[in-house]
Amino acid sequence: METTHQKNARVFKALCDEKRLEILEKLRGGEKCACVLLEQMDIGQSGLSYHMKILCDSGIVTSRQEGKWTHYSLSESGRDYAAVLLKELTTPNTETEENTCCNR
Amino acid sequence: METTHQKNARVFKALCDEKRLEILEKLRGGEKCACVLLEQMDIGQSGLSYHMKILCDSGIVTSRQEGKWTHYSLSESGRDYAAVLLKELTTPNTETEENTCCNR
DNA sequence: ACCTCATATCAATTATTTTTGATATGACAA
DNA sequence: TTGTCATATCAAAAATAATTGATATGAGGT
Repeated sequence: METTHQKNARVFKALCDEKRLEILEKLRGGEKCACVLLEQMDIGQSGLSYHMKILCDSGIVTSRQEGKWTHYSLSESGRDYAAVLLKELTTPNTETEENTCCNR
Repeated sequence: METTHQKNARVFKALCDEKRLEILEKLRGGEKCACVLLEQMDIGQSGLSYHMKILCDSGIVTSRQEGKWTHYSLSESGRDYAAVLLKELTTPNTETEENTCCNR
């Protein structure tokens, strides 16, 4: 079974690798075919495929098939989801604070 | 030399590990001493220290020393920075789109 | 049906991260 | 200053992730 934390971690896993940030940078310029990313980057075909899978699994990128080509683009809903999640994970909640330190 | 991508990846590295998300969850309830986290979690002392370092390096968590105790809490500025960065990294820019696919 | 091309998957290797136990550091108390 | 306690750092082991080359899949074209 997958925990909530594992599921949430997957979203941000997309963003904590240099190569994937490089891919995202390119996708900011608009939808790109895998073949274009491949020729623009210093990466092999299977490596690209590996990273694209992680990016898609995070929800931040979506893919669109067109014959034998796969086109990737930034997902608006994925971005929004990640933003909401980030806020949720890092903003104090309203729960009463206690057990601040073991010595008091 | 550190690249921008490496620097940015570090921010999100905080969020892509289950244990660190568990820590953040506890910090949402307010500032916590390392000793409290230690007794509340299934983790060893050196392991906690390791994860706290990564969380602090990301900027999302800050620490405050009080005698021999270290208190950790969510950083508002760290959170804001991460939110801005997330948006920046995942939002299309206005650059003219081209080279969509190698076959056209 | 067969060939070709784009991409995915697989298996092996390599690299990086996480965990763990041991030791170091630095603050306080006696 | 000596002892104790909280935390950090280190080094080795274990676990996970990324890279690479080979093969599989599946869409067209012929």
